[in-house]
Amino acid sequence: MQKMNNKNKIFIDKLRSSGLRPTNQRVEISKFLFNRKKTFHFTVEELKNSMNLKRSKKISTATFYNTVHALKSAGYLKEFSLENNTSYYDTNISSHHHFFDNGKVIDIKSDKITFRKLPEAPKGKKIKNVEVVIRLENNN
Amino acid sequence: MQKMNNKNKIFIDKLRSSGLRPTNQRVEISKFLFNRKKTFHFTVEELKNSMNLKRSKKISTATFYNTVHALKSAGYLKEFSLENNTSYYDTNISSHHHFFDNGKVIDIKSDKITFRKLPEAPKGKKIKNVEVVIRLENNN
DNA sequence: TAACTACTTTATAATTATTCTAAAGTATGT
DNA sequence: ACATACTTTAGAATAATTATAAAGTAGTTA
Ligand SMILES: [Mn+2]
Ligand SMILES: [Mn+2]
Ligand SMILES: [Zn+2]
Ligand SMILES: [Zn+2]
Repeated sequence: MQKMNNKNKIFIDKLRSSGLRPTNQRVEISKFLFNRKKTFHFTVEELKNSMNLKRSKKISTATFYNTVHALKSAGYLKEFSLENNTSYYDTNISSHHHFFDNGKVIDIKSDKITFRKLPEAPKGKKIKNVEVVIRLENNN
Repeated sequence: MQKMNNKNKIFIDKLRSSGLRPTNQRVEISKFLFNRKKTFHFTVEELKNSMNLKRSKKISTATFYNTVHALKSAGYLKEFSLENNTSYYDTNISSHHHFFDNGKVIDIKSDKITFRKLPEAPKGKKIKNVEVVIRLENNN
């Protein structure tokens, strides 16, 4: 059982309520991901490198993958793709939209985009969600 | 120089006008990709397997990758991503939208979706395109 | 047509992102 | 403290893609 300061309690509860034991590694990763003001969009490699840079005792690659997958399964992360062959993850789990600006990803709140016309789902199907990507380029 | 029947001429011209020599492999791949009524969405592995199944003399993996990249650079293919780590290509190069239905991809013509409200591009940037993904699930 | 040269194809090796394996370590219940 | 199931880890394995370099071909020129 680890040191239980109030700073960590919220993450420990979050993990516990998803059936994940609050190990040191998971708590550290959760703090890093969720203890911030703005949405965080990242790849597992980016997460690993930025966390391990500051640590004497490194967390293993497998644990980063395991934990990110567990948090995604528990509904705390969403996965998405850019046009390279790497998975990205999003700490904003609500349905929302994005600007893509040369590899940089910026959230657009759901209510900033509304539709005048949308197609019907094919028969037998229904719409799960609608997400928009606005690709940007530099002026001039 | 290869057999120049009229069936192939259009693809030979297409390749030539992009500075690509119309080799047998490139012409075959172009015919397979573009000589069809409906949009084709595919991965390089899928393309390779379905073409080579029917051929006695196989085209190499590297040539499939080289040719798909060349066609993309020439503007004849668009690349996109689903939520796995594989690149998909689209023979519909116009800006358009998609239904994603459990790995199946269906085109939505651009004019089937219109917007009531759209955010402005951040300063210094402008909008290159806006593309919508409608995720489907089964009824009930 | 023969020769020349640049471009292309190919088998194979290398790389990258990710997943798997199995042994050692840890959290939780008793 | 003990038992047990869950977790972490290093390292091997896999999948998609890219790089390498030798052999083949297309377009050009003599
Ligand atoms: Mn991958
Ligand atoms: Mn890949
Ligand atoms: Zn986001
Ligand atoms: Zn399409």
